[in-house]
Amino acid sequence: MVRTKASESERESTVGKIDKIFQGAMQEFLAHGYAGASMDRVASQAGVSKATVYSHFKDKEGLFKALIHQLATEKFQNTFATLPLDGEPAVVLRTVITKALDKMMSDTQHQAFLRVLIAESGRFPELAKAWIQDIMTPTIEIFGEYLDRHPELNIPDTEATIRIVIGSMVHFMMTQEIFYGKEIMPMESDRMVDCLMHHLLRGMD
Amino acid sequence: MVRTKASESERESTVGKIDKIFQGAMQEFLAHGYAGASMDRVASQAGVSKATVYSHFKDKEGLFKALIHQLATEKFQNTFATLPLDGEPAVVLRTVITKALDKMMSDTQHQAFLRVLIAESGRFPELAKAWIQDIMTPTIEIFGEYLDRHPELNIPDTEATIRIVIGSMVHFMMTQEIFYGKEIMPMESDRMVDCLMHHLLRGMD
DNA sequence: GTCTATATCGCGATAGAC
DNA sequence: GTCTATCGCGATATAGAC
Repeated sequence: MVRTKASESERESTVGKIDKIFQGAMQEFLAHGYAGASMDRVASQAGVSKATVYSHFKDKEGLFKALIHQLATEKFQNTFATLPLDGEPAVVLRTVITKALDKMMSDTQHQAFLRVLIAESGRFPELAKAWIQDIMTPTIEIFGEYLDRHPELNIPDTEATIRIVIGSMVHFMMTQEIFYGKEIMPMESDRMVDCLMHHLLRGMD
Repeated sequence: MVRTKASESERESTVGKIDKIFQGAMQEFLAHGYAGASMDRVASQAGVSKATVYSHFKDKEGLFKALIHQLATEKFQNTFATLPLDGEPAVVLRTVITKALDKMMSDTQHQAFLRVLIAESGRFPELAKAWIQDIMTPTIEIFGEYLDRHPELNIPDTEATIRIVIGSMVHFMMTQEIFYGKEIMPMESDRMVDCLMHHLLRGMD
């Protein structure tokens, strides 16, 4: 008989501990960055000893890379890609953009993840490249195929257009949330959405 | 007689040393972030002893805040604001956007500065807010006044439009340079500029 | 497989000579 | 004002018992 859940009893299975280590590592690395994170605190927050952490991961670098890889593939890839993409562009595009932006603006873990990814892109170029390769490229592709399927929009350069849409949204999230711009130069998300729609539907007159 | 330049002789003036400390701190903090930076290396790269560093700055935090403040106000504020803003929109806007984007894409120090500012925005919220207050807000203001002076552009929401332009450029720089996207999904800057111009001139038909 | 205890090192910050 | 030498702490990583 195989134990199915970690919370089943006092004793923990091995995979349960690994999961707890990931949870502790997430809290620690997303809060303090790579250099600022402490392996003591990772172990403490995971509820295991430090030696146990090092028995499952080679060193701090190994744990960090494994964590970022897991978060990128399992948690934070679904900002655009999982949204429904069929129907009339004027309504579908607005729905997709609104939902994606709302999610970005409210998901503080996603924000912390991006912050750490940017911060450590110099020390860990592979992680940055993996984000481009596995997250950004497919998102642009899926979005681009939709736009190409709707030539009535008369978009001259679909890829540049998508980059403008995504870039505007990411930068808006950064200024308002990460840089605390909402306290200094507040602005409703709807205005960004309206302005982006205005751009996307430009050729339909 | 007052010594005018630091390189004048072997002995250094006090202000010369402070300047060297700032140079060392810039190299160190922009390369390793706040937590990853070492005060020993700051002193070493500045060519002074660690005690000298601490005689001019209270502690690591004080040096970091002073550095970021100096860089923000003296070095990296002039991406948009110093460009000439008068003349026919179709040519002026293209010139300004092209020059600003080229500068962002080639200035690796500016990129490192933004990376550190994002990374430490959680630990040092005042620095992030100062960036918004002293750099972003005036930029939007100046750009916005120009757009408002040209109602023939028929822009429905000038501030949202400016945020889209700036956000697209910053995000393009981040993906291509900081995330190494130029190696994986290369794209000419001109295509972004063309697409943004297409958006800005939308209402002039 | 997991723990406690420890080795070793580099860090931020300072004391005291000059 | 600047230096050398050092203190005390917390960091990563491991040894060895169970």
